[in-house]
Amino acid sequence: MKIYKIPEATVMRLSVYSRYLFQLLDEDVKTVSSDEVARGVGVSSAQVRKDLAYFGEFGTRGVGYNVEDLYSQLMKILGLNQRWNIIIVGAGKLGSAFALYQGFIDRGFSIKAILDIDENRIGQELDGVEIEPLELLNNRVKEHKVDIGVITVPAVAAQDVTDKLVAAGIKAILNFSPSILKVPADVVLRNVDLSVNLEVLSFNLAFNN
Amino acid sequence: MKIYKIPEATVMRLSVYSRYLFQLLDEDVKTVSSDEVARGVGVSSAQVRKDLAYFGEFGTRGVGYNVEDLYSQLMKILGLNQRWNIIIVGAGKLGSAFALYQGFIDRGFSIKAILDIDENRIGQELDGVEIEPLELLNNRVKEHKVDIGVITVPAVAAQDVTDKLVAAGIKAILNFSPSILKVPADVVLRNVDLSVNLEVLSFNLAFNN
DNA sequence: GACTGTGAAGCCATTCACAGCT
DNA sequence: AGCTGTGAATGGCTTCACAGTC
Repeated sequence: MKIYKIPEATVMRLSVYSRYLFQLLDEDVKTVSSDEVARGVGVSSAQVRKDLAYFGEFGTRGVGYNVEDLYSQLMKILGLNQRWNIIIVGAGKLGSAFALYQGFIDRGFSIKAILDIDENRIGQELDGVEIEPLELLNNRVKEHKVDIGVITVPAVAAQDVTDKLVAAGIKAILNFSPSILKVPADVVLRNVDLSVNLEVLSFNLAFNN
Repeated sequence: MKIYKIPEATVMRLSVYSRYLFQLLDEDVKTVSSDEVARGVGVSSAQVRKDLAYFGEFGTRGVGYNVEDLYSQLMKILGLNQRWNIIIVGAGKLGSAFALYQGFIDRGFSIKAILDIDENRIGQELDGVEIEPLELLNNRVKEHKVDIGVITVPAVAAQDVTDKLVAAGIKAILNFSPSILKVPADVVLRNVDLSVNLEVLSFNLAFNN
C-alpha cells in the first residue's frame, strides 16, 4: 500500500470489476482468478492485477481472490461503503432520466434535490423528489450535505450553475452539458459529452470508410 | 497526410475544437491561433497542433488558422459533412432523453427509429418518431440504412440487442447500459456508463478525503 | 501446478523546443 | 515578430515475464 497518483483508467476499471464481482457473489462463487475477472470484463489479467496492486495485496498466490472479500475491498476503495448525496441541476429530459435511473441507489448514491428555473417543471416530482427553483441551490446543498452536483442544464447556463455549486462548497461535479467548465483545482469535474461520443463513432465510420 | 492509428483522445478533442470553432464562426472571427483554441477548450497549444497534424497542415505560419476553413475541415474529418442515421433501442427514460436531445440534429445525426418491447410505450411518439416493437429491428435498420445503434435497454437485454444490431449490419454502437458487450472487430463500440462516472467521483471524494 | 505480485520492457500520448514560413 | 509544424524528449499506462507463494 503506497502510491500517490492512481490512473483514472484504473479507477474506472475498478468500478467495473466491482460490478462483476457483485454478480459472482450473487451466483455464490467463492473464489475468482485475475484471469476470470479479466475475461469477464474484457481486459488482460495483468491489467487486473496491476490495478489491484495500487491498493494492496488482495489475493492468495496459487489460489486467487476471495470474491466477497475483494468485492468489499473494492467498494471501500471506491468510497461506496458510504452514502453520497446528489443534487441535480436541470430537470429537463436528461436530468429526469438521471433522477429516475435506478442502479445508483443500491450503490450508495442518494438524490437529495432537483432544481430548475422552468416554472412548469417546478413543483413536479421525480421519484419522490420535488423539483424546486434554482435559487434554493445554496440552501439545499448545505442542509442535505450534498457531495456531488449533476449538471443537466443547457450549455449557456452551465458555467453559472457550476460557480454556484462550487460556491456552495461542492467538491465533485458530473457535467452533461457540452461546455468546457472552469472549476478550482480542489473540485473534481467529470464530463459526459453525448455529442462527442456520437462524433467519435461518426469519425470511425467515416475514416475506416 | 499519412498515419494509420489516430488516438481516440485526439478524435474526442477534434469534436470539441469543432464546436469551439463553430462558436467563433458565429462571432464572425476570421482567424484563430492554436493558443487561442487551446485556452478556449482547456488543453495545451502543442496538443492542438499535434492533433491537427495527424490529418494535414491547416494553418499558416506566423498567422494562424482560418476559422471557417479549419471548421469545415474538421467537420469533414469527423464525418459530419454527411448524415448518419440512428436507431434507438430502449425507449425508457434514457432512450427518450437521447431521442429528445436537440443538438445532434444540426450536427448531421438523424433518429430514424425507436424500438422497445414494452406494450405501453409502443405507439407513443418521441419528437415525431413512433416507438415500435423490437421485432422490427432488422427491417428498420435496413430500410432506413441505419448507421449507428444506440442501446438504452437494461443490462440483461443489452447483449441480445447488440447481437441483433450486428446481425442487421450496423457498424457503430453507442451503449448506455452497464454491461460489457461483445462485438466483432469491425464494429465500433462506445460505452457511456453513468455508474462508472459517478463512482470515479466517489473515489476521488473518498480518496483525497 | 496454479495463480498472484511486480520489476522491467514496451508502447502510446503529451509536452518541449526549435526550425521553417509569412 | 508571430505562429505553425514536427522531431526529440518525457511521462504514463499496459504488457511481459518470472520470482514468490500456496
